[in-house]
Amino acid sequence: MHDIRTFRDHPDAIRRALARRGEDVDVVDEIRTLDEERRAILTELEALKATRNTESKRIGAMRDAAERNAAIAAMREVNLRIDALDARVAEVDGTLHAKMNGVPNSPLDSVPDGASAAENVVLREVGQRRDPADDVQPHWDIGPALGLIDFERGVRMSGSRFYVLRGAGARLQRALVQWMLDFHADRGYVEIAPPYIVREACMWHAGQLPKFRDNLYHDAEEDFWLVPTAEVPLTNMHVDEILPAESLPIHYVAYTPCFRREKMSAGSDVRGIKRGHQFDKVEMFKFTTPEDSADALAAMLADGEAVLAALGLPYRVLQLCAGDLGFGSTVTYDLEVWAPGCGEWLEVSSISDFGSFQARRANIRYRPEPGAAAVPIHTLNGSGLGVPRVMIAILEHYQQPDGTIRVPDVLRDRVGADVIGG
RNA sequence: GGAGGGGUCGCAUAGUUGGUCUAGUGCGCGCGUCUCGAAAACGCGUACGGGUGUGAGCUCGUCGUGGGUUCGAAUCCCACCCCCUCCGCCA
Repeated sequence: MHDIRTFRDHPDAIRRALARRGEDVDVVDEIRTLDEERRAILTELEALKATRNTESKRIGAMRDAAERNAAIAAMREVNLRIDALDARVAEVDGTLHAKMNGVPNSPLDSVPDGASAAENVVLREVGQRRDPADDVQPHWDIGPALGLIDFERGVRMSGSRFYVLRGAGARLQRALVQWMLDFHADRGYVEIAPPYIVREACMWHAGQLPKFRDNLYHDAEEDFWLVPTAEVPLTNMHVDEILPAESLPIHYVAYTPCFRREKMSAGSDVRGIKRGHQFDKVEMFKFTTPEDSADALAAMLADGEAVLAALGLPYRVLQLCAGDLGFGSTVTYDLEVWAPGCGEWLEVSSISDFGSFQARRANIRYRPEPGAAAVPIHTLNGSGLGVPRVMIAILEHYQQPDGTIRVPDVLRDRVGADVIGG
């Protein structure tokens, strides 16, 4: 959520940001009008309440019954007006907040223009992709063939977009999760094991609601929502807190399964394990001062790349254009790994600086100096990495002519083998 | 799931027959006096958000959350959340 003062003082900046994202700019004027209306009502309303407060005190001290009754009657009249204005301001407030909740974050000036993913910019490609002439089986063939992935039984249990990992397949996933957690812990992130189910309010704080309601699973009877990413519980770690300046930056890393309904991706990526309703992910997260967030983002990008480099997988770095930026992001880099069997780049990480957007929703602030006013902090998040797509890359990139899979060096101890399927 | 107790301004507490509570006190913290310096003592100050004003300031809201009763609610009523104790069940 933006600061309302930005709409008051710099409406053109928001209009320009919305235009760069390809969104309707009329909402800016709607919000400004609502804001002015709200303040106008408040001025009258609060004057009436001030009167009521002082009069009520006076009434309490009155001894003369007639005088007292007259004053009470007068206050009843005032209260009618107060009730009407209260209702009005609540209505305006509600509309105002709903509109503001729908306004995405503003791209940084450094973010390239562009309307869609087609205009994202490839910053660099790292590592050697396999020779296209190699006869690499896609993971949806080699996985079942080696007894690593069981699609049929997954679907029988839970429907489409579910699968069972088996034997070395299950172990590879567990190895990746544990190795990634340790990898980031060694680079200064504090490991967190959060709840996988959170309250609805957490979804609002993290910016999942209201926009992505259709993508979230939740309990029909109780206030339980399944996390679509560890970003949600991590964002909520410090809700309603004022952090001392010396506690920043805070770096967290967490593993969670991620639950997504994928209503918006119906029909796409249905083959294999590219896009399940449940998948494992290790997430990096940072709370920083506004001054530090740019450097923190660069460092987080380096951390994400380091995972792929350590695994020896060829990847590329994309900078998202303004039109493809996520709802809460000011700047985003995607990491894509090359899957030679699928024959495509797979997104395994999206690394973003959310600025103060989430912090304002979640009321997370810090005090620059003792005694100074508390200001919103910055939040950054990035996958480190999404596990199934990394597994796809391993099964395909490290596939050998005899159909076995070479295990990346860094995973051999945890997998307990140098080769899978041998 | 059942029974009972409880959530107050960083921490600890007072306040629950509705009205000087504009929430008291202690601790902690900050500033000051004193001192060569410090401790102690003493004095002053110490929540967050909103509206308004150039400004000092004025003002509204917040005593777990949301409603309600009332001229007036920390205090009464309802719902919900959370914590503690005991019982039951259970990985």
